[in-house]
Amino acid sequence: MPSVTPMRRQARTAARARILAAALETLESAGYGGATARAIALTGGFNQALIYYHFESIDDLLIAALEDFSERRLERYRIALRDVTELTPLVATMTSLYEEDVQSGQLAAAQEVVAGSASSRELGERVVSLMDPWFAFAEEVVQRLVHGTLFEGVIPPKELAYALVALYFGVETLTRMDGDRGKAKALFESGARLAPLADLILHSDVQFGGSS
Amino acid sequence: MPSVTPMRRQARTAARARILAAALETLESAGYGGATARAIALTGGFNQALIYYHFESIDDLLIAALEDFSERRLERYRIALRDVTELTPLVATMTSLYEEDVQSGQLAAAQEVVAGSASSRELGERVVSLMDPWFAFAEEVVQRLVHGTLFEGVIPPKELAYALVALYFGVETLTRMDGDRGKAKALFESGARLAPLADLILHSDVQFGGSS
Amino acid sequence: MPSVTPMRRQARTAARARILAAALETLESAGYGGATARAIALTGGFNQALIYYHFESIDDLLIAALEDFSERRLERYRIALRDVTELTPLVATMTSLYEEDVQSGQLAAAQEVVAGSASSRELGERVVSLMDPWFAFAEEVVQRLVHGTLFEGVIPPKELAYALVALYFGVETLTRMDGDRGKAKALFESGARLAPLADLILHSDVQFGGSS
Amino acid sequence: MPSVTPMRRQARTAARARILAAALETLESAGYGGATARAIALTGGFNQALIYYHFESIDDLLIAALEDFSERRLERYRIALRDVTELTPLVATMTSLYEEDVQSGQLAAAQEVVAGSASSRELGERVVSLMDPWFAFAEEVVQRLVHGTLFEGVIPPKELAYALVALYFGVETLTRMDGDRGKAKALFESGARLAPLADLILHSDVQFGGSS
DNA sequence: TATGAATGAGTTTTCATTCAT
DNA sequence: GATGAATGAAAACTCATTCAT
Repeated sequence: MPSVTPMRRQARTAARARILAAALETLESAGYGGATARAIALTGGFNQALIYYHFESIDDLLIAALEDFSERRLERYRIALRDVTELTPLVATMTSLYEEDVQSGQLAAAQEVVAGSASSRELGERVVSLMDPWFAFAEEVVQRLVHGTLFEGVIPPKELAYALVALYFGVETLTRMDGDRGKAKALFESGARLAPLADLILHSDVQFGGSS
Repeated sequence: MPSVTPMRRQARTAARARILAAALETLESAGYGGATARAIALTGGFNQALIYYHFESIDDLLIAALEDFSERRLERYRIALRDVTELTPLVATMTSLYEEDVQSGQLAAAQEVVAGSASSRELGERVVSLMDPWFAFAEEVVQRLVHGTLFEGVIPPKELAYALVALYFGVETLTRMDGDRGKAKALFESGARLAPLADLILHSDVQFGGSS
Repeated sequence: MPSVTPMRRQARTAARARILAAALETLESAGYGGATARAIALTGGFNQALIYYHFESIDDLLIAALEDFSERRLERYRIALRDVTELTPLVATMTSLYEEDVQSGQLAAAQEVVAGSASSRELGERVVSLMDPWFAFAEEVVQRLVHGTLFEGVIPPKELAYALVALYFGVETLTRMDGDRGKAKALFESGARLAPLADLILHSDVQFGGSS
Repeated sequence: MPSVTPMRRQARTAARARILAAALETLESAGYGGATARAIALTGGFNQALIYYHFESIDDLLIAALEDFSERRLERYRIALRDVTELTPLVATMTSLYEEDVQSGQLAAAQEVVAGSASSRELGERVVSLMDPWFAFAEEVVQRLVHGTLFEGVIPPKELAYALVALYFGVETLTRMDGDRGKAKALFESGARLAPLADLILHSDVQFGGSS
């Protein structure tokens, strides 16, 4: 696009951003099923047709919104967990990251797209491809945690990473369904309580005596 | 029980069962978004209107299908795990139960409804209420596992039960999305490998020496 | 039907009556639009299919209900107004007849069919044919009233009869629509107040003087 | 008024007008029961969905059509009867106004909506609210007629106005049903014949002598 | 860039009616 | 007489998408 001046490009980006924001807001308030072209346009205060000027389809828009969110958050998570090597600070940081997610409402929005991806095989595939960096990131964190401990070599980092992401997903799914974040919070609190003990086990010389 | 109450009798009508089966089959092959009245009727070889003769609405039908599945499976899980008190047999049994679920294809169907419940607040609420017995069941199993061990009183059974159900859900969600059960299987295998070690820790006298 | 014994015939009649009653009740509570086969069957506590055993179609049933009502009421009106020759008792008797109609709720039901006959040309025609005896009856009453008065020969009885029936209809239509019988009652009361004056004019020697 | 408010402008959009016209035409030819989205779209030569772009629902469209008609006609009636103070010209003018109504076919269309309002409580209420200006107008005309006559103070204008509107309605209902305007015309003719006599009575000094 | 108008295909649902028992 | 099950047709309405401007 050689004929597009920087100013124009910027305007285009701004318009896209406006639509993305409207999409996330609509997802949050109306769910995947309610995130229709009409609803998104109403939320954003623009015409339905504008969506198709900037995006190929509604699904395309929703994916783009999810991508946007996923990338922003992954970056944030990466930075926040950069130097974490023990469970206790991990749980503490994860808790506050999760709270950020909850506050913004965008996690709920993203979750709607994930859930809604059930409707379309193509949507599902594109959502999946967004997950890969998260698996990789989780694996990296896991490796940092077990590195140099007795459990290195015992715990399979890939599988644990997968389990952690799945757990996070499951918690979000359940939360979205019953609309109550209480159980998720209780889980984080239990995690915080148990983490020091786990760290102790992780970094200690353990002697297993027979239980009989 | 030769005499069945009228309500139950109606619920067991062959016609109802036929429709439920068609609904599950359609969910499995076409997803929640594709489980329309037309598609279900086509699958089952009956008229769309018949659905409304036996069920209040499509959502009502899908929920009924999910309920049916949930109850059948919970019963099965209860029996299979009745006498399990250690992690190793737990993981082994869970693995084969999960494989049953996968084989039948009905878990995938059920998962579609769960995911689809994103579309409708009411559907979501009804799905949630189906979860409660599973939470209770998981808690009971957890309590059985930690009972009499060093970790009794340390591990909060409610939260762990919640985490386990959430994990199961998350795994299913991810599996549904990428259509690949490989990662889930790898997770089960890792679980099987680690379970004996965990049991050892669980039932041993542990001595924590300082690591420095 | 030679093979139908009297007992059977009676039973058949009783069943028909049950359905007719259910139809009138449903019309009253749900209106023409709500008087579906399902609704009538529910009201009467019988199966939808039974309607088709006794009547050709729903419209047929509704017409039969209207016919039934129309005949019963016409008979009642005939008897009540048999000896009336003056306006004052006419209005008085009409008022109480109208109140009977209102009390029973069946006038409202009948009115629903009349209004609903807009939906079907055939229904409309059959409703119209029910009106003829009422026109004839009204004409007869009008003639009785003007007979021997100064206005005999001046007032066209057919047209006045038509106007009176139309008025009655119009009042019922308006009443059905706004659900308020107050205006209709006020009209009857004004009629009662004016009737003696009208009778006076009707039966007097009138002298018209110039108005200047 | 060169500048029109946005709401009014929308209401006057050519597209809206096209749909309203198609609705009236369909009502006239097919009745309320036949005025389905499909039929109206076919009549107007546009897509069914267009109706929902411009109107909330079919009922909304039909009411709008009725409103439109009611307002136009009331305006016309007001102007035509502006200076009428006697029965004779009133009947004459009413006759030609009625003929206009009949010619255009729109009265029949409007009547269909009125009759059809039996199907829906909400529709009924909205139709009723359209009647109020007509009651007020009729009352005003009645008052003009009796003003300064012997009957001023005797005749209750509100009730008479109500009766006249009801009569008009009833006549229309009956006409719609039997599809024959003959009786209505005969009524108007009788009215025309009797009006001069009524005017004479109205504006004369009357002497009532006993008839015995 | 942006929009109002328009559309085709699809949705859920309801209805009158029929049929086998 | 009566009923449960079943159906074809049609209803209202919604959606993603396109097009002319």
